[in-house]
Amino acid sequence: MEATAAPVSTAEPLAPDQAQQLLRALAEPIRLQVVQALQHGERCVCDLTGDLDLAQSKLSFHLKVLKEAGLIRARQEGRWIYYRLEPDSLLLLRDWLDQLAAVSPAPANPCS
Amino acid sequence: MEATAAPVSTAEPLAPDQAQQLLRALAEPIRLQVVQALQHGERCVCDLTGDLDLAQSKLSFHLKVLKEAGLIRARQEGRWIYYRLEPDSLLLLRDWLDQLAAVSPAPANPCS
DNA sequence: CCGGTCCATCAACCCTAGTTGATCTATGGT
DNA sequence: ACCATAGATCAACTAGGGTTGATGGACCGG
Repeated sequence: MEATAAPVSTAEPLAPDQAQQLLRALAEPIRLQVVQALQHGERCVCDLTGDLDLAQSKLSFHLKVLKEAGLIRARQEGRWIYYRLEPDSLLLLRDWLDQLAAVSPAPANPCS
Repeated sequence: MEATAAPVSTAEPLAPDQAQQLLRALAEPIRLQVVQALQHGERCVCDLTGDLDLAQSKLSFHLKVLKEAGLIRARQEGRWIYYRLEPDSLLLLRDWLDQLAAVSPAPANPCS
């Protein structure tokens, strides 16, 4: 089976399940650190373990979660694997949040 | 102690801890359902339990988490307590995500 | 007052997400 | 061919968040 990515197609409005998956992926301190570390550009795993001071196994676990959510993407080069951020997924989530904030200020119908 | 809210002041850029807290609050199916249910306006707990078919205790637990994250706000009226969405918190999180998506496409410095 | 309803809170339990250490695969250097 | 390194994967364990059922406090109607 292919674990590579949820198909977060740009411009598509982001299904509820995908939004949930993105939220869950980001709502974890280590994974958020990884995302922030990748803001400055592509990085290989061996560097990330050093940057964030994480056990290789642990980092690998979280990278998988992020990849399956479509937040990051992997590229192999020889012996090393470089991860980079997928900003589109973040922008889709941003738009989704924007819609969630669109509240109709309906008055509370009195709870008899 | 006052459990009422994290002070999500509008216009302030949202501290990392707050962003994390908002993400964690939203990254839970039931809590997301609650937020969506409140999109259409204020609602009292007794109605929400019916709408979402939840045990009162369970709903109360999740309402507390949402309230502490600053996503919802409570208003008491007689015997009932009405909850409403706090769209500002969602908009702050949206802006925060926007910044997170600002990636500098630095080339991967080759991992020697 | 008294009984009933709304809701919060608590303690005990449960379960899943995360951790840890070992193993496995693949790549590349010699 | 052999060994070293990068990284994924696995099984066993841990812990923290969510669930459940019961209790408690606040408010109201009679």
